[in-house]
Amino acid sequence: MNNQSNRTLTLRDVSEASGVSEMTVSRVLRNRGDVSDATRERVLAAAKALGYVPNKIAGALASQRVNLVAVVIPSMSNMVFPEVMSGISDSLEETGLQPVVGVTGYSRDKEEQVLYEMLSWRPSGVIIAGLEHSEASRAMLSASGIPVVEIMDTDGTPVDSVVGISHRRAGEKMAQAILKDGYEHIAFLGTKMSTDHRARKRFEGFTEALAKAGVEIEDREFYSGGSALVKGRDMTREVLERSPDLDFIYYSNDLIGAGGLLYMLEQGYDIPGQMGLAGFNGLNLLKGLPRELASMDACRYEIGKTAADIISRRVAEDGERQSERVVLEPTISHGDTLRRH
Amino acid sequence: MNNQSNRTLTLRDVSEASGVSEMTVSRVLRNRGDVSDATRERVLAAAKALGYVPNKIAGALASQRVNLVAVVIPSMSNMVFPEVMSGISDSLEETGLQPVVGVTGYSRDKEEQVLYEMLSWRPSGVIIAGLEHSEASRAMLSASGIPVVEIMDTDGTPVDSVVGISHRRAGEKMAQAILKDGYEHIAFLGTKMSTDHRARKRFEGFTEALAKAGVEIEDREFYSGGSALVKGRDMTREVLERSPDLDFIYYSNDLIGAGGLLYMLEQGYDIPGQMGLAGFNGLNLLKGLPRELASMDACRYEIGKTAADIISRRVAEDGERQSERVVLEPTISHGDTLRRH
DNA sequence: GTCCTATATGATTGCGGTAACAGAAGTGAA
DNA sequence: TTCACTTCTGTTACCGCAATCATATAGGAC
Repeated sequence: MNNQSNRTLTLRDVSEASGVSEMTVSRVLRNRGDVSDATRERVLAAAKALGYVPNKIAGALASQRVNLVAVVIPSMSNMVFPEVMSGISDSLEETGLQPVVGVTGYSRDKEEQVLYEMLSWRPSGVIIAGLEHSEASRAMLSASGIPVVEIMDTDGTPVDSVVGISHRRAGEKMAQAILKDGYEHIAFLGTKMSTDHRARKRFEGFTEALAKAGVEIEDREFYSGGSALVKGRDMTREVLERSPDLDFIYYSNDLIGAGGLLYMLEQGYDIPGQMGLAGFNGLNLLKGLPRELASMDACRYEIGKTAADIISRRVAEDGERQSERVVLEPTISHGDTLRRH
Repeated sequence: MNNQSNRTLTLRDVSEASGVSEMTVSRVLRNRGDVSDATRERVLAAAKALGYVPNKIAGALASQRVNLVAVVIPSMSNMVFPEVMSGISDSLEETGLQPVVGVTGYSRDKEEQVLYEMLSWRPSGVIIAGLEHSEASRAMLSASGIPVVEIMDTDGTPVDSVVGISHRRAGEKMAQAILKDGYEHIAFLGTKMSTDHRARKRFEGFTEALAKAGVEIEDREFYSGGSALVKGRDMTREVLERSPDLDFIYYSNDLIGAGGLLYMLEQGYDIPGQMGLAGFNGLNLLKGLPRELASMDACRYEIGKTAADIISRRVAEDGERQSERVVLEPTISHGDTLRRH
């Protein structure tokens, strides 16, 4: 509390204040090794009185242990990663490990930089979104010698472990559900997919499953940037003007789906009779719309939890590289915008 | 790239591979000091070939410099902090500083833990949400000797610098606008405010401004947890059943406001004639609703940007403690749910 | 009393870098 | 030629802590 000088405190200060060696102070503060109750209390009192905060930088260097887990994700603002983060935090809660987040903005170069930066802090593990990375990124990851879990997507070859869903399969599943419900004139609205590999895979799975049933997408539209709700509205209007015979629109995420839903309700469409809709992600946020949008749960929380579990297990074992592969199955929620055959 | 052993690389490895001293390698990799082009290239080639990633832990310990800025916020999933974060990231982009986020879940104890954890990494500065902290937290902050910026809220006494809006004033301003527009039978719906100090301050400012005009809140309701959109619907229904004479509802955030808006539109209310609504936060996300909800912009991006600017300036100056106080003025957006007198 | 063991504490060393200084080689002016 | 100065590279001494080993003290068995 009462440090007048601005030199920051070290173990030595606490040791002098409590009349024991630095080593004993260190032991007390880390709860490691045998220390008598009397000295323990004396040390803790001194540390508290001084307002001492240990220097983890020095500690990490000396012990060669860092309780950090690097989490590399494309964005924090789109609703899906916060939920992954809660899974990670909950899993790590009791392990002494701590997540540290880096954001890439869906750019491979940025990802490489962020990864380099994070690895230079020598974390105990890495959780990173997606399977598509630069060559250099993959090299860094495998050279790092620490457990790596790639998350969200399982369609590809991981560096080490992987936890996620198959987005191709998610697209297929949705296509099959739609067909089974009797929709035939189908459009797809989504993001520009040059960098969003998972959206692309869903799209591919979707179109291929339709193709197998002899159905072809009749219209499509891609957007980037802007408010998703507004985009959903606008794109839906345009597509419906262009292709009035549609009876189903598949949106690449729930937000633009919600925009489309609101627009169609205003226009007096009969949903889901005349027109069906579905999104992707199962956004809790959107519960409470006039109709509940059909969607597909991407198991975000569980992905985060499982990935972090793998990391902490590997850190505890401190053992051989033992890759795991966890493929979760996304489930459709029919909501109110998909007629049941 | 090709390291067969799993021992992690050090400067020494690069130095041996390139035939110069470790010091010269260090200089090359940090772009500091004079190095001839020939050796520079040799070193860079060796570092790249080995896949060397510098150890910032050692570097930070030796140089007593850490390029990290601790950012302590209550939550990442409520839409408001991601925007603050972009302001911070954008500001820090070119400074070499890097934000590291800690989340407190609106708990003082958790905040104290998170802060302790982050300070133990000896960051170059701290950006922390709110002015209400535990005694110990305040002590840690002021003892740390690094620049501290408390953000979001200016109603109180900061440890060091502060950037934000006055939430009391925001509440007052909204009350004045509502009164001016001729609404008189007013309810408030919001979060349980035991830990959300900013919501409480808005509420206080709001009620006091109404009181000054001789108007009293006729109903109120507080919630916690659950989907905000659904809560907004449910609470609005309940309040309207209980107090059918209301002509205005002030929501403590845009999401429950949107829920209420959707409900009232379904019920056929004339908005904003018969009934006005307003929220708080100016959530971009919600652009695209059938009506645009009146709201108040909390200057989130600008707060983040300004706070980070202060930190980086102070770090660069490396000078005396020079506290700043930046009070931004929130602006009402009338939207479509507030009648204009 | 002797020996052994468990408990409690201290001294030394090194983690992987960087600051600060020292030295070698080259360059131009007097 | 000599000196002063720049440019480049190396040497040494830490940074603040924890691993490791050494030491001191106390208690129990015999």
